[in-house]
Amino acid sequence: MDERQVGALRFQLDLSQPIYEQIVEQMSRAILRGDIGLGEKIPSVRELAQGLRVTPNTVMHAYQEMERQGLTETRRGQGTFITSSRQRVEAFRQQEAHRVVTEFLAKMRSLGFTEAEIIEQLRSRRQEEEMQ
Amino acid sequence: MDERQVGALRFQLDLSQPIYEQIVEQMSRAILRGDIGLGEKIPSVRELAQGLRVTPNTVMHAYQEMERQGLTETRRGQGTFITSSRQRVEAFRQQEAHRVVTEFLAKMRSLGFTEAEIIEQLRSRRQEEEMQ
Amino acid sequence: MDERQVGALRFQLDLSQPIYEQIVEQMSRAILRGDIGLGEKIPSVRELAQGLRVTPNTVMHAYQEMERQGLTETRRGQGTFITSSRQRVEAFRQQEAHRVVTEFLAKMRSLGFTEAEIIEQLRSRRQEEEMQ
Amino acid sequence: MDERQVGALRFQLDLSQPIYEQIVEQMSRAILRGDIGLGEKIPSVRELAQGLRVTPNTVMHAYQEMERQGLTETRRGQGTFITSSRQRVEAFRQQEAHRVVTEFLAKMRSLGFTEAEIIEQLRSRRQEEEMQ
DNA sequence: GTGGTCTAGACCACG
DNA sequence: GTGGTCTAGACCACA
Repeated sequence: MDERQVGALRFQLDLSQPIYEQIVEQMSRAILRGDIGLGEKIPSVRELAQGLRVTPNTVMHAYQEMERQGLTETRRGQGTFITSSRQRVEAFRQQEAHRVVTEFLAKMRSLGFTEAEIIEQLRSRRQEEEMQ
Repeated sequence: MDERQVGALRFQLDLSQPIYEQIVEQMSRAILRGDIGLGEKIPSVRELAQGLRVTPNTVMHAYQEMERQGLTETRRGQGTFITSSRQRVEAFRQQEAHRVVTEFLAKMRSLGFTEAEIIEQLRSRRQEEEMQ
Repeated sequence: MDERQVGALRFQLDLSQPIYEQIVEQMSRAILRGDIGLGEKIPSVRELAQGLRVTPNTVMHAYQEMERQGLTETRRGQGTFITSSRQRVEAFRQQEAHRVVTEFLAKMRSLGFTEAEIIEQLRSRRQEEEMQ
Repeated sequence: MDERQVGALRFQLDLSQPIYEQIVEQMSRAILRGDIGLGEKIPSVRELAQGLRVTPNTVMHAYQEMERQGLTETRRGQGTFITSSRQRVEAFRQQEAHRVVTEFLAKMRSLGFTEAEIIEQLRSRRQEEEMQ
């Protein structure tokens, strides 16, 4: 796990998981947090690849994934930009949350937990973490 | 995604994830639900393979994974059996819950949700479902 | 793990390991301990199989293994007998001990333990066990 | 039993035991001896398979086993690496020693040796070897 | 009949 | 190029 800065963006890459997924996730988070503004240009594939010391191939893969999710747009000859539609970003956030919650509930139920127990698990976990 | 029945067990397999992982997951749930009792025999490698229309190799991979997790015991020449230790099954359940909760919290946080919002999402989802 | 008595012999069989090996081991031990005298007849394949509730096949396998090691002799139409040569039994014991010690030393050395450390490991294990 | 060299590593394989287990055992020893340093890359699955003249599948099996024991980490697209944690390697060493000692004591006891005799056997063996 | 190992060769995900 | 999954089919150990 090491940390690298490229422009205003900070990345933590862990080589034991797919790098392109980590780029997508951390870039998306930066957008949702507002670290990159709507409509702003993000680093070019080559630039980011160099900054992260990964192959351009990997960055390209990540950018294609983000475009597929409607978070970015590429303009030929100009580069890649965050979508300028706040609505689209918010839609992405809600859609992802919905998917993640659905998946979580399904898994916990299949392990035999009731709704009350699921919420209890979350609460107790939160306390554990706070104590650290 | 298609559904297949083998003895008292129902499996839903799709090709977007490793088949052996789906077998492990669905068989584990069946055990946790009590569809198969402690100490009981599960279908033989060949039998399940034929029922699911996959190679015995794939089922074997799944069964070995379950044995590593302490859920089953194999007796050469006799078959594969659910562990008779209720404690081990419960340990598995807790371990899985921990893993699932960790993954869920990480994903929700990376989407920018706070702890309070996460619990709120779960509550509102629960109400939606109750209204259906 | 359950225990069964056949004539003067007591067996503890654990289904997670090869049964025929357990029969060989426990029968050999009984011979070395003198629970069965030199030249004595041991139960017939069928008799032992019935007593242990395993298939005659398995007992046959065990008996062949013991004969291969020179511990028993079969006399057509009369049954299977412990060798009457004390020398042969003792030779077996020494030969086995030699093999086991050699194997043990090789493994421990390959794990990087020196002779002194190996003996130390044995001593400390002995203390652990005594405390239980 | 034949011997094969792959890079700096030497392997002795025989067909009387599972090949993948022999790979795990011999590779582990090489790590414990320091023949491969912490964090270093080990031969790729295909490379080792070719060198040992076995199928990549068999080598893969061995590598996955080592990963489960915490000895290695795999990075898709990059290769398999020894863990960089000295602690994990040491934990593995202790765990293996425990297993080997347990097995040894069980075998010697079943041959009718007492603790004192077992240690005596080791000592006398040591003297024999020193005289050679 | 049971589980377990191995081969040969395909196809995928990732860098 | 790397690791990972899957198929098809052989052969072994054990009951």
